[in-house]
Amino acid sequence: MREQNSLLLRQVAAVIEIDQALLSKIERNERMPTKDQVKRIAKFFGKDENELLISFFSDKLVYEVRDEEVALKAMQVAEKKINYIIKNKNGK
Amino acid sequence: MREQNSLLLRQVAAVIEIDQALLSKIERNERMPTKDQVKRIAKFFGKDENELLISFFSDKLVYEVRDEEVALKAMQVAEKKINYIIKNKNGK
DNA sequence: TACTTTTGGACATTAAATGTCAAGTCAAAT
DNA sequence: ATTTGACTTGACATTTAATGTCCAAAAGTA
Repeated sequence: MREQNSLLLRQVAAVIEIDQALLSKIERNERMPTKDQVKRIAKFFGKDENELLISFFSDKLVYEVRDEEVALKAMQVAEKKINYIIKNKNGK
Repeated sequence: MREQNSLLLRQVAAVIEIDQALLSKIERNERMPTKDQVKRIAKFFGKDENELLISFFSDKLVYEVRDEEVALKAMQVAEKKINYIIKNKNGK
């Protein structure tokens, strides 16, 4: 997104208030951004916040079970659990 | 599982090599065990290791996105990513 | 009551992630 | 060839979060 807008690391980093070295690493997936940083990035580029957050959190989830044999099954079970939680969120 | 076998915290904790206060908390979901502890627990009770690991990791995944609006969508996207990773694991 | 088991909470320890800085690489420009 | 600007790399510092420990309080039981 930054390159598409012909912006410099320095420029984006300044506005988003991230060290430019860190931003560089985030761009190349060497570091994970924080949730707040993701929000600021979304805002800065006029992107939908939720869209980026989904991308962000899904990356974190994948990272959590990277190189685990049971990764996929765990993910499927987790999804069911989330569904269950959402279902019972209201009525106590 | 411990109570079904009429065992005391002390007894299980000793074999598994966990502080019994910690084990108590793990039982009541106040603390997360480590992966190794899960393995030892499975072994101790003669349970299938993968089964417990799946339960363990799915809990961790859920925990990661607890009280996030986008939790479910993130989980679904994560699952797709895992599928993609598994698919391309061999070739290249 | 006396004894045992379990739990609660404060604190210590460890581990992992984020943040920072300075030096390094590379390409373009002159 | 040297300088300049953009980006990257790596070591290190800082922060954050989770795990582990200890001991006292609570709850249960004879």
